[in-house]
Amino acid sequence: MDMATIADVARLAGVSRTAVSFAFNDPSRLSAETLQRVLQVADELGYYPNPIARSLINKRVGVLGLLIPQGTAMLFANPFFAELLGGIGQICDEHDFSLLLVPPVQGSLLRSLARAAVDGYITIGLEEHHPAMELLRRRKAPFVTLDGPALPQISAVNVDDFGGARQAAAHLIERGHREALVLGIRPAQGEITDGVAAYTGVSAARLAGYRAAFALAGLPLDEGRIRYCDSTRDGGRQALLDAWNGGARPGALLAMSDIIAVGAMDAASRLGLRVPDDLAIVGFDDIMDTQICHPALSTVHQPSEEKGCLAARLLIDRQGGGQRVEHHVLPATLIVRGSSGTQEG
Amino acid sequence: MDMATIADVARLAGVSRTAVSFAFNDPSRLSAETLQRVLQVADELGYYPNPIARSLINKRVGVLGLLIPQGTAMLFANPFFAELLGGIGQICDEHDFSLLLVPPVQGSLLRSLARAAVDGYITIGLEEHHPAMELLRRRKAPFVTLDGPALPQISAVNVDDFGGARQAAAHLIERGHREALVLGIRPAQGEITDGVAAYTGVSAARLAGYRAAFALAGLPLDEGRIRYCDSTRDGGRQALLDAWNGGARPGALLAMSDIIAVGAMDAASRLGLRVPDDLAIVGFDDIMDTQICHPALSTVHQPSEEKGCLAARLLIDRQGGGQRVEHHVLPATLIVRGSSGTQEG
DNA sequence: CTGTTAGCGCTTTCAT
DNA sequence: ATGAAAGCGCTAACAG
Repeated sequence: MDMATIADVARLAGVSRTAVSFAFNDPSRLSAETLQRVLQVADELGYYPNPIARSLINKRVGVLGLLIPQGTAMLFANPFFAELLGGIGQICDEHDFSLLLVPPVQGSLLRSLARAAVDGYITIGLEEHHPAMELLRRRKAPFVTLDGPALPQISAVNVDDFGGARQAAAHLIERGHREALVLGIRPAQGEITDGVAAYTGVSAARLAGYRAAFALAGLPLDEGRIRYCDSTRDGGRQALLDAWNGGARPGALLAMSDIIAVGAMDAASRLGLRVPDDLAIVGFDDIMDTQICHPALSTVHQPSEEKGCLAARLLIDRQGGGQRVEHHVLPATLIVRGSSGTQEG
Repeated sequence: MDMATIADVARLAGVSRTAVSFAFNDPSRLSAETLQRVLQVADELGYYPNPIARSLINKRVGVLGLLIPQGTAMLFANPFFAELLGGIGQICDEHDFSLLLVPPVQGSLLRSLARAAVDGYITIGLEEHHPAMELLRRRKAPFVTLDGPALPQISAVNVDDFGGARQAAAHLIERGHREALVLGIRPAQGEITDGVAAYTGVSAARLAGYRAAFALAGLPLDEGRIRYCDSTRDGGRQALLDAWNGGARPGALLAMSDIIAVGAMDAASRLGLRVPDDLAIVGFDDIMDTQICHPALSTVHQPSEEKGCLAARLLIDRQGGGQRVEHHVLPATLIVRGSSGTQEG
């Protein structure tokens, strides 16, 4: 990209670099003829002000960074993220921001952070003690956490994972199930220093919700019934298959994400299990696929797109000097469809 | 983001700016103690080299831009793109590139192009005479077209849209259908100057394929049976509903994308139509949902993820000075499932 | 091993 | 209305 520079245009147009700059940023300060000539030359050369040089001065790049610890592949393998990104993208479009996906570089989010030129970040599912989170705070970079911790000076957008999960489990219990296999979301690996804190955030909150419901009913939910997998279709499929091959014979399944549930439905049909009769399933997220699959998937609805919008808005508003810090916890509500039993209960 | 600068660190560490720079870029050139001291101070200040200033010199930002004329919303509303982006993202991860989504700004892709700091672009579904395409060429910016024209000096990745579509239509004809409603993909609006060229690219190629099959069978495919809509679930649903309300009573449906087909299946069930008996449907893309929905969707498989990988690789290789220009046309193959008739034919 | 110096391409006072 | 000149924060010869 051996682009012409401002100097080239200035020379060929017989004006100073200032004039060229004005032509693009404040045309009114140039005489009609000068403007015309400059633009003419610029056009011939295919010249356009170098955005990098420009940002160096403006201290603004018009880019919103999305910190995705799970990596790009996992991101696009889960439709939930598509909905989330849809919301974020919508606000970006409105405010003329571009979206930069920032996955770990060589397994390290820290490294990515060092290289990305953005005006601010939205972290997605980034845990409180992740090094990247700590760097962000130390740098005093503008950022908003999405599905993450509610930090003192940082806006956060979350959903009532605990409550939603509890409803899901309670629903199964109401339907007469006294046990369930839990298919959990394995957190992004990598830079978790504190092994103990590995299952925190969304994954932990949902598990706690399941636990609470079982506890309330005086039922156990032992560790052996909890399996973690990637939040992808393959992840869910494999997890159920593995559990089955390991001897598990669950009558009900609590999937921490819909895409896991969808994968599990695959596995179920492969195993000859009928949903919901042999295996009742409740997911989480309420992605579009829940209505397409057969039977339709019971799930916990969360306002994914709205979450994205909110987080993006919070971040972009903050640019304008708004120091308002808000911690949102959006509601999650159970939606009963066919996969958890007959509609009649 | 009032970050500390290199000068601050230099001052506090009692060294020159060069030393600080070396500490981050070529530590071996510093004595152990100096390095240690610099890093120490930098850490305290939360200092990190400003990526923008850095790129200004390196002439490299490590960012791959994705030009999306349809806008971000449409992008995430179609799972096909998720698969495509998954492929692109995979290669980006391997080469430590980030992905920047570049949708139109204020309805103009040109404006976006002016602002984005990237090392190169992948255009997605961008038509040959789109102003943005022309600017890219005039600027001699490195880019690769995906689902776009095969330009002389520019690598291109395409799929055999014509052949795939022809197979789809031929299949329907074989099944005994003598007519079909076509649900086409409405191209991104905006800066198409030449009204006549509006339906070119993927949309035109697939239509031509449908036409060819019908022509071969000596059947007509009149304009009145072609409707264009957004390539989203809502788009497909609405399109079939509109056609129906307009008096159309198709026995078969050719959807130019699977997500349109999925939407149409919604509409069909709402209209009390049974698929495939009352309405046979064949889609295009072979997204995951085709296997989830009921009945499973017959479609034309295209290697979406591979397309993404290939395009990204072509672009990134080109960075390294490789001037190899390649025009790829990947195969598209019909996959018959339940939505187009009994498996037995 | 460390510092001096000259830019990268652009914007922006401040003069003229 | 236009231009000269001083940076934005950083890197990389080139000296020492």
